[in-house]
Amino acid sequence: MTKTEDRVGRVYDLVRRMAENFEFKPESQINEVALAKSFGTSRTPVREALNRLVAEGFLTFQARRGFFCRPLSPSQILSLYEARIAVETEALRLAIRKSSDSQLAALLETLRGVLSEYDQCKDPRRLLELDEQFHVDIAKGSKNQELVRILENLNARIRFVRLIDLKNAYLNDGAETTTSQIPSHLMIMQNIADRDESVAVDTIRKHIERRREETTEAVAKAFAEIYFVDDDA
Amino acid sequence: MTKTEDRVGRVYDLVRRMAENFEFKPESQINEVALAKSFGTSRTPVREALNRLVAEGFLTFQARRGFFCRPLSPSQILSLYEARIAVETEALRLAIRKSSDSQLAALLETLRGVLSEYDQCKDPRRLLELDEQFHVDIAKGSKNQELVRILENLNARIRFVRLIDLKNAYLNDGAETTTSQIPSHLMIMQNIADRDESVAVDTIRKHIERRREETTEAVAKAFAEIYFVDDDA
DNA sequence: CTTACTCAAATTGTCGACAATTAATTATAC
DNA sequence: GTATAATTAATTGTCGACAATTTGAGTAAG
Repeated sequence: MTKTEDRVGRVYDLVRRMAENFEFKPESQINEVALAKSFGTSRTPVREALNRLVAEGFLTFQARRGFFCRPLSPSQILSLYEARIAVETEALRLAIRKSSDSQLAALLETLRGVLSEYDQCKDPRRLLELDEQFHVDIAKGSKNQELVRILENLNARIRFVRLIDLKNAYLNDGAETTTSQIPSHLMIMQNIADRDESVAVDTIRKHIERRREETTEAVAKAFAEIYFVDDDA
Repeated sequence: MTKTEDRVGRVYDLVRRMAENFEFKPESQINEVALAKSFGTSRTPVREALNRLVAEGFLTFQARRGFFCRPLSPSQILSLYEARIAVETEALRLAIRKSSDSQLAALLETLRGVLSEYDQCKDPRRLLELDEQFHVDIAKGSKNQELVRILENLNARIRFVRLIDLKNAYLNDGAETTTSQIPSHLMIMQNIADRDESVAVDTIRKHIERRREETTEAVAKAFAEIYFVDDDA
């Protein structure tokens, strides 16, 4: 029974996915016993995973009250986008500054590979994955594990809203809006190839800001999505 | 006995302080039972606190092996400084952009207050606290809780090395090196008053970079400090 | 002297139990 | 009918126990 196998890791992955997708409604309390039962474990590994997720900003915690889902608000999402700009602009700057020519060429090759699939992809979920990968690959070019780590955390916390936004854009404009960002990806790559730090930073900043502007609307749609299926607000 | 009082919070604070100060030697394993015993609790709240600290980057974890102190290396510290630059430059930019004149005036007043104590402070520990506060206050001007949160995490993880560095500078140069950064603080404030984003960002970047350059040496001294007292490497 | 093996000790991972607290429900007064 | 109080139920916080695994010591072989 007690197989000293990594239950926490498993539970963590599951709860994290649930938190990412707002399967816990914003601000709602998380019931430890129900969760544990649904996983077929005791509360111990559940609580350990929950504690990790609090530290990562997916959940909040109040002593003697328990764990709660993070709030979902336009200002919160805006903050995450702003933080993304902070991390990605500096990471890009460092990537250009620190990389050798051959390293930069390798990075561009990787990015080309990502874009080639991105180009002909129809699935919003996969599209989002590829976009994230594009940005994370650039960040990895900074050779700064800390920036990468922060970026991946931010991505995970924005993911739900971005996906809603993407699905919506896809439905409305027949994949037109989504492809309209490819030029901006190509522009970033050109700036990298040119080793032009300040222009590259400016390009990626505007690129992220453009996404950020759709935020408020997307949050509203996200709320609808969350409270639609099994309702009773 | 089980008073449902916040043991995790208490334990978390204690372990965090220990991790900050590298009272666990870098890379060394953390013994849960010993820790629990020293706190007079069971392992449960200890493990919960440990899990939080892993997510915050103070510790690492390997399944079935346990919790370990984070490594201490120049490159790791460099990464944290680079991340600080990313966060603080963008936060400063946002603070200038988003604040009203009166908000900016209030911020500058706060900063003046911090500097006035900083000026005549002799204690390295307090000096560091005040410097951190100066930077965090600016970051708070961004009205972005996420950036503030990230910065505070980064600060805590750099703190030990910075303190060693500060103490050393103080001893060697009779508080001369430390005061030499005041002009740079004043310069940042002037840039804020002028609402000059790009210059302000450039000033704070250089300010942080100057500190970063002392990193490698400071890490070496930090190692000496860690392995000196109860030695046996 | 080094390497491989065996066995004992230490450590981790998980569980079920129970006290303490908070939340919900019912009852009671106004 | 609403508000307040008492009682019950649900939930959290912590503990001690025990199986599974890893670590380390001691021993034997090469």
